[in-house]
Amino acid sequence: MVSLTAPYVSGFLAFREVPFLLELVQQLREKEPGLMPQVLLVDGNGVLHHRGFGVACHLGVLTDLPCVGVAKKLLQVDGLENNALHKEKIRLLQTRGDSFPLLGDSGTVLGMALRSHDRSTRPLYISVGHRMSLEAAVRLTCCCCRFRIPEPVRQADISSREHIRKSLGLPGPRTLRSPKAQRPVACPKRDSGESSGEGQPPQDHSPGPRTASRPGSQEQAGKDWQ
DNA sequence: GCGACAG
DNA sequence: ATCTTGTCGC
Repeated sequence: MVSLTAPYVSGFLAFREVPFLLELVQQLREKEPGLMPQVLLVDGNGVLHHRGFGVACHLGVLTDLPCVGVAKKLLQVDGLENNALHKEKIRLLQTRGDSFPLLGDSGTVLGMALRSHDRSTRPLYISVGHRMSLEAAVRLTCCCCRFRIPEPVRQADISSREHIRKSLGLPGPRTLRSPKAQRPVACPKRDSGESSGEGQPPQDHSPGPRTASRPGSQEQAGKDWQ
């Protein structure tokens, strides 16, 4: 379990989550090197970013692993906008694998909008993180999609939420809600001493980091994305 | 008040 | 992200 300290600030996601993701990769490197993924699917953006360096780039550089940015919403950067024209392009994505480039005002292709599943209207926003072409990133991501969200990301999401649910009291079987009551407020347990402790302003404890990795296949199987 | 707002 | 409400498909 990790306790996040930095707040979420749009454009600075990496500063919140990368330290923990990096720690996980390093633990893997030392304890289970055989499980080291060949590539990371990162929940967030790569070069599709205000400063061209989102969490997927950040983590990629620090781990030297190939990384793909997989975002669920369009980050409006370099003139990119979720406007009528953009929505129309989305509408033209008809089947799984269909995509269109995200071309910024600067003339740079910052990423691709990808229809990841036949029955999924909303696209994923794929961008290069580290050491992989945009085309390979899109193909790889699509190959991982049983549903809209790539399975590694989705499974990480599911299991982390389950862990949280077991840790801090369960929302439980459907209680009829009064229009007000709601919110045990996240109280992650910390048994280890919080050394620097007390005078701190309200710290943030929102849900956890979510970077999914795809453990490398044992052999040469399934490299459709290359 | 209005639009933005990766997670 | 979280929360609500509503719709659709299994």
